[in-house]
Amino acid sequence: MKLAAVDVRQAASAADIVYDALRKAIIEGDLAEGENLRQDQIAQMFNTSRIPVREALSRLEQHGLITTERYKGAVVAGLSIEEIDEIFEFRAFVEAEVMRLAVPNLGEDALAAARRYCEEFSRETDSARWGEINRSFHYSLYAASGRPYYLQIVRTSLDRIDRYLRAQLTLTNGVMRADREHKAILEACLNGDASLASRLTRDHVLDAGRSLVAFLKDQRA
Amino acid sequence: MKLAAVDVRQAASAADIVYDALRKAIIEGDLAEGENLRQDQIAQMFNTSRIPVREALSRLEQHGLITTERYKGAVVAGLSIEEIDEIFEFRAFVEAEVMRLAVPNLGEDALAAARRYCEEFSRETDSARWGEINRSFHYSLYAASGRPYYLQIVRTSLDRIDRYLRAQLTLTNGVMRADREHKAILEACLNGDASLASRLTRDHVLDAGRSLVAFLKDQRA
DNA sequence: ATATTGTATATTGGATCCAATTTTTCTAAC
DNA sequence: GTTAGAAAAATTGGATCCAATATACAATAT
Repeated sequence: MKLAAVDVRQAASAADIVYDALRKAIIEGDLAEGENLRQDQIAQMFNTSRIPVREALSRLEQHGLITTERYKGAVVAGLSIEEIDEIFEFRAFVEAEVMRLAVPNLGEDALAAARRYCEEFSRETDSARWGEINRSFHYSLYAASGRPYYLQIVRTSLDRIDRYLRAQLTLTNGVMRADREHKAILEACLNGDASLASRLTRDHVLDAGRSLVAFLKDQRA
Repeated sequence: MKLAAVDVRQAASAADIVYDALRKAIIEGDLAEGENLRQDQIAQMFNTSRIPVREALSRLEQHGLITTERYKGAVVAGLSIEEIDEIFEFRAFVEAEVMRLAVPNLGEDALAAARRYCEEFSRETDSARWGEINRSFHYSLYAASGRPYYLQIVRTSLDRIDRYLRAQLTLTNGVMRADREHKAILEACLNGDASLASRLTRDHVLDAGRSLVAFLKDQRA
């Protein structure tokens, strides 16, 4: 007998689904900072009970995306200017190192993928997609570092500030500069210049952080 | 009217209590790698239901301390040699930076506290306490960096490998070397030499990592 | 004796229910 | 009309109950 193998992988649990959806909504800024998240309301939205919702909220809290208070519920966590600044500094520090480690291992495929994302970023006019493409571009290069733990840390750090970054990219024409910097990073990778790629990555993140902080200071004043 | 301020902080929820207890037990190695954690059994130990236990397990999983599988339960996560190696490399990288940032801000109090922990580490004969004192020593210095996010990351990284480190300290006389290195780091801090303190911290962590990896390779072979 | 099938048990994820407490709304007095 | 207090509604954390499925073991066929 011969049968086509079918992937019967376990369907994700309700808690996983809720977690992923809420994480995405927060990261992309669809849930505004300070917004109240009621367990019951979310449970109804996902056609489930409060139990998996609570589990999802608990996970989000561990990652600093929400804060909860008993009898009051969960709110999307807001970050102070100082916190945002620190996270950018940290990202620049770690991502530069990841880039440095990645360059020697970059193969044809990774470089081709990075080039595609870079061009896609240039062409894209829908601001909602910039954040996603930006992530893809950088991760396609970072992956070659062979450092899954570093990347996991980078991911959770980026999760915390991505929604601010997206807003800033959209509102201040930061894409122009980001686009230029992407091209320079890609060029350094193609030339196999690890230390240049690392330095450019560091500056790329710090630049974004600086303009975002300036933007937020203005906005919040 | 004048009242003594009383800390009426919300009593920790059952889930918090279970989480803290399990985290501590895993970090300190009281729960062995691969050990099965049954929700029911834990719930009985804490005189509670499975609901808060599940929440605690979910949080632990987010931090990589356990893995869970449906219908099978949770097991204390084991790390491969490669993963342990990577986490040490990452810690060395980040902690060196934190140290560098901390030195210029170190005040009398912090230095005095660090000196006390350093001496306490030297004197302590109960191996179960080394891990705790070691953490206190380093954190008393790191705190001056004024980088709470970096420190949070350091903490979760250390959580992942602390139990291996404790075992290795105990079994291979690694305390002797650690003690020497602590004194050197403290000395550099007292002299305000940030780059030396940073380099020594990096080497301190890398050293520990190297002997641990060697120890584990031997043990697992 | 061994492999296969069926059944009982163990265990998890989720639904529903309950207790505690906060927030809101209503009522009444001024 | 405003404000203080009481009742009602809302909301969370936890307990108990139910459904789904994996594992262990007994029964059966070869």
